[in-house]
Amino acid sequence: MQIMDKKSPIHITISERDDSVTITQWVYQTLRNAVMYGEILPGRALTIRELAGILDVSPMPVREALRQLAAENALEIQGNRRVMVPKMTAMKFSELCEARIAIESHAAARALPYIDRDQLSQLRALDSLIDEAQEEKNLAQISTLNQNFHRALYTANPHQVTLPLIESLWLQLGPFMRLATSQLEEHYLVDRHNEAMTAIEKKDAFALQIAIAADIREGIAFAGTPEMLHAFIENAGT
Amino acid sequence: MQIMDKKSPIHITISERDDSVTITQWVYQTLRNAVMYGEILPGRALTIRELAGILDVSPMPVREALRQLAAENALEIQGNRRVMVPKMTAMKFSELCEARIAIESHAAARALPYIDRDQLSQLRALDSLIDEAQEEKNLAQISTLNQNFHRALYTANPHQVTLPLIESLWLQLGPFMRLATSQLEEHYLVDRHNEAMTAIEKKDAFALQIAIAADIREGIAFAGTPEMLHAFIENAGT
DNA sequence: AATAATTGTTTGTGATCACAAAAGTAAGTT
DNA sequence: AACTTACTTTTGTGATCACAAACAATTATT
Repeated sequence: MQIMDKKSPIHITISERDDSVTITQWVYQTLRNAVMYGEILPGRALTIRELAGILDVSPMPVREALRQLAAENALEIQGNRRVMVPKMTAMKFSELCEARIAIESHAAARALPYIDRDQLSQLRALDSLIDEAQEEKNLAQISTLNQNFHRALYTANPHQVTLPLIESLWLQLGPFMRLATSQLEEHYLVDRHNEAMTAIEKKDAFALQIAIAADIREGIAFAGTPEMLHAFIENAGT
Repeated sequence: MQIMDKKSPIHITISERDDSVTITQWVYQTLRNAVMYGEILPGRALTIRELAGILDVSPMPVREALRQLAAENALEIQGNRRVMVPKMTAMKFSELCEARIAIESHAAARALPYIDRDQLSQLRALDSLIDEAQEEKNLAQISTLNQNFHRALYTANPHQVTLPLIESLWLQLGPFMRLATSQLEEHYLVDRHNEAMTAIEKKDAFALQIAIAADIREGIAFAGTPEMLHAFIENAGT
C-alpha cells in the first residue's frame, strides 16, 4: 500500500501508545490533540482508511474515535458522510467565546463553595506555573496550563455536569486559537488568575465570575485583534 | 437464540425503520428515545449483544450508537467497560437544572436579535399548541412541545453553538423528569411562554432571560416538590 | 460452612470481508 | 472548450470472526 495524499498531507503528532488503554482510546486522544492543536485543517476530508494508515491501526478504532469526536462537536459529519474539522466563521467564533463566558463563569460560581484548602493550594501552584511559563513566553505551555487552571477550578464541584460541555467548546475553539496565536509575534497577556484567586479566597462569587469572564475575553484578545482574527479565521483551511 | 434476561427485562419502544437512514442512525434514535423517556433504568447494564438482539440488528450499529450516546453524556461507560444510564443524585439533578438555566437563558438572549416575523409566528403556533395540550392534560405532549418551543427559540440564531450542549442536558435530565412526573397525579403548570413571547416581541433580552429561567424552574417544580424529587431520584433504578 | 481456586461463559475490542453509495476519472457528445 | 455519460476507484456501513479480559458459577480447600 502506497502513501495516499489525495489532498494536502496530514501531519499528526503521534505519542507513545500505552498498553493499558484500548487502541480506540489512544486513537481518540491522538486525533483529539491533532484537532486541538490545529494540525488538521478545517474542511480537509478525513477518511477512515487514510487515518488508519497514518496511525498504523486497523480502520475499526478510527471509526469509533471519529464518531465520538463528532458527537463532541470536534468534527463534523456532512450529509455525504464526509468527516472534517468544521469550518469557522467570525460570527461562530464569537458565539463560541460568549458561550464559554456564560458557561464557565457559571461553572466557576458553582464550584466556589466546594473549594477547600487543598484545592486552593493546587490552584495557587498552577497559577505560579503559569507565571513562570509567561516569563519564558512559552505559548503552548501557557495555553495548556491555563486550561488546567480552569479545569481544576470547575472540577472542585463534585457534582460536575458542565465540564464536558466546556471541553467541547475548548475543542471547537482550539484549532483557531492556536492557528491565530501562531501568526503573532508579540503577545500581551494580563494575568487575570490573580484576580480569580483573591475572589476565591474571599468566596466572592460575583468577583470570580468577573475575573473568569475577563480571563476568557483576554485569552481571545491575546490571539490577536478582532480584525486579524476575522481575516484569519475566515481564510483558515484554504 | 433464547431471550436473555440477566437482570430486569428491558422494554424499548421501537419505531419504524426508514430505509433512508443508516441502521446506526436508527439505533441511535431508538436508544436515545428510550433513555429520554426513562425506559431504561439507571444502573441497568447495557450490553451490545443484548441490545442488538432486542432491536434485531447486528452488534455493529449498536456499538456505534452506544459510543455516540456516551459521548453525549446520555450513557456512562464505567471502568469495567460496562455501559449504563448514569445514576442520579439530588445534587447532580440540581446542578443540571442550574446549568440548563444558565445556558438556555444565554442562548435565548443570543437568539433574540435574529427572531423575525416568520419565527415569531412559528413560536406563537407552538405556544398555542402547548395551551391545547395543557387543557387535555397530555403530559407527554406538553413535554415534547415545550422542548420544541425552546429549540425553535434557540435555533433562530444561525450561528448556533449551544444547542448541542443544551440537548445533552435535556438528555441527562429526561429520564428523571419523566419518571418523576409519571408518579404525580396533579400537575400545576403556569405557562411562562406567554411572558417569553411578549419579551420577544419587545426585544427585551433581560425579560426573556427571566421568563426562560422561570419556565425551566417551574418545569422542574412541575415534576414534584423538592422532597418528592429527592426521594424519588435517589431510589430510581433499584 | 466460609473462603479461595478453578472452570466455563459472556462481553468488549479489534480485524477482516462484502457491498452499495459516493467520488473521481476518462471518454464521448454537442 | 463545456458538458454529459460511462467506467473505475474509493469510502462508509454493516456483518462476522477471533481473542483476551471480565464475570459468574462451581468445585476444592481450610
